[in-house]
Amino acid sequence: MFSKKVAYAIRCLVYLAERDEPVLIREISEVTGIPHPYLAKIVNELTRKNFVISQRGIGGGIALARKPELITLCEICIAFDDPFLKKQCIVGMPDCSDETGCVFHPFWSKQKEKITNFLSANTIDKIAKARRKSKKV
Amino acid sequence: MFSKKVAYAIRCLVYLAERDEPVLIREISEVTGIPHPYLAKIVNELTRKNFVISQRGIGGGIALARKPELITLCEICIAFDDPFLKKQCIVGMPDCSDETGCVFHPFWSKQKEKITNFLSANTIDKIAKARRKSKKV
DNA sequence: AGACTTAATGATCGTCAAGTCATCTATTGG
DNA sequence: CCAATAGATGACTTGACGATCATTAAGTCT
Repeated sequence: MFSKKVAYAIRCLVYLAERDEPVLIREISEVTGIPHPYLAKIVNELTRKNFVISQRGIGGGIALARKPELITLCEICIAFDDPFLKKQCIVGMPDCSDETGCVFHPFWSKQKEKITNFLSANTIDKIAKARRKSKKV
Repeated sequence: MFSKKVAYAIRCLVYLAERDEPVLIREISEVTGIPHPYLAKIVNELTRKNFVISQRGIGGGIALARKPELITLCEICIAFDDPFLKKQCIVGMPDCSDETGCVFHPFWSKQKEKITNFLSANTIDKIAKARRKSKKV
């Protein structure tokens, strides 16, 4: 459903929400298993898109730019241009709309709406809290 | 949702269901806009997997190997190993199951089930019939 | 200022799906 | 048998994405 990039971004943000202080990219990479140089790139994108704030030098690291309850999954998908939200018709017939007799269309529209609602309703904070209730990373 | 390959395969099979005689790959390619050499490859796979029967030489072409009402979308997805049906967790946290506190899991399981049911319930025949009711290709 | 730490960035590589090309093989008709 | 037709097949190209490497820039501490 998500591209790896978006999935990594979400996991990274969740980790930041769990620790409420500047965290090293290296640390996140080690704990989550996301390859360090790749994560650094994603973090850089997160910084430019105002999801996190970065601080170089000793005692530096990255931290959430806003409260985790204000970051929805939907936003992240949009920011990273996740292909999922763009899918028109799942079979890609040329002249396909809700009016055309494509069996997929009504079904897919409904599914897509459900998923989009889910993504809009869920925040980084909710995920972090849910995780805190059970296990670690 | 579908890979291009699977989407092409479905469109091809639907076209075959609409015409009940041997059809040239070239014709399908021209009508649907699917690149001919690529379609030929997919058709070849469809032949080996017993979805269509091919006949070389003059008057040849390809035709459905079974009645279109016996070919479900789910089968096609499985035959072509569509990545969709394999997705475990959409975020890919390492130790993630329905028990772990991953908000995605219960939601995704439910969605996946719905989609799988849909794919199992819909056949090539249904799609062809629905299309016949409205427009062409 | 100088050394050290840490993020930012650009160049590069590997992989895989998508798509193309050329060639081979099977079938039919004369 | 020969020629035309049509699918089968394998080698190749391309482009996007995931991932890596090396270098640079920006901070902090002494």
